[in-house]
Amino acid sequence: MPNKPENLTIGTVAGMAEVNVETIRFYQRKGLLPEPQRPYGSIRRYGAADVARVKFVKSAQRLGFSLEEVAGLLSLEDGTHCDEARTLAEHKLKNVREKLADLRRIESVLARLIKDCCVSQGTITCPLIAALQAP
Amino acid sequence: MPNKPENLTIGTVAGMAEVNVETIRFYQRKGLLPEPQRPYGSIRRYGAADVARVKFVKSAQRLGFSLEEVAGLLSLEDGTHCDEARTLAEHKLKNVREKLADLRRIESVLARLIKDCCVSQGTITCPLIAALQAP
DNA sequence: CTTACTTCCGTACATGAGTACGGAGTCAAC
DNA sequence: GTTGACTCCGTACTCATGTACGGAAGTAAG
Ligand SMILES: [Zn+2]
Ligand SMILES: [Zn+2]
Ligand SMILES: [Zn+2]
Ligand SMILES: [Zn+2]
Repeated sequence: MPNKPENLTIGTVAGMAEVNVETIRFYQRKGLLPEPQRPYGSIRRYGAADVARVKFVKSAQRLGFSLEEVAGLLSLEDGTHCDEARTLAEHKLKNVREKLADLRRIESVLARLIKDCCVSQGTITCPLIAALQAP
Repeated sequence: MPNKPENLTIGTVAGMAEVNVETIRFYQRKGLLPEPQRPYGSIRRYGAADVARVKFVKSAQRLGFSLEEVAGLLSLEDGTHCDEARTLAEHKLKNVREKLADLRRIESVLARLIKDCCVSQGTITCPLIAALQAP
């Protein structure tokens, strides 16, 4: 069992990063993950850095970065392009804050809708659509 | 030029909603937009409500709803299925609150990353990148 | 050594959300 | 009443992000 770092098989990496083996291969094809050497034969061996990188891709994805953007982030990895990385993150943050504002509006509308629903039996149309379109 | 509401052609609607004509047709096929009648011949005529609906779809999409979910939201509109509408709305609200929680988490991560980035000039690697790799 | 599990590789399929295309038919303006 | 733009319709293609498949070859346990 090659659980010593730097001797991991693709399956182990996939397990540790909690992704499909095919996803690892897919990321390699996309250039998001380097294809490591095959020290002992014809099977690639990976290290902790590879696991970390896959996890990084997944984290960045959860932050709303597309794979292409993640590739951009990774190309800045050397730390000599701090300002560019920062700019990317700032754009994303702006983005996220806009979505937050919109979602809060939706939340209050939905909550009110539920509260009002069936309370006033007279209403015929749902106010949700109109409320969403309003601002 | 049929710019009087209720006499819009598909191209006008697309222009007003800022989408492709094909997108209108696509939404019709998906049941997100009703196919209106052809009052004067063999060309459909749309109204302001159609423009509004397309815009609504786009807004909801920007909030992270899939087209299928948007269809669900739209089904609340008629108000004639109070129980079902209410159930759906409650489900949506739960959904929205989860999305809100996610987004808030993302927001704070991003904000912290940006704040830490480049603060310590001596560092060789950007803490933004490093921080993303950490968890 | 045999057996069972992995890897490897290329290719195909899946899904969501459109976009593009080609050959009609239709409308309105000149 | 012809021309040029628009519409209609079906089908096919695109792009992102993976997943699945099939067969050959490698590897580890017993
Ligand atoms: Zn640079
Ligand atoms: Zn109700
Ligand atoms: Zn019903
Ligand atoms: Zn930095």
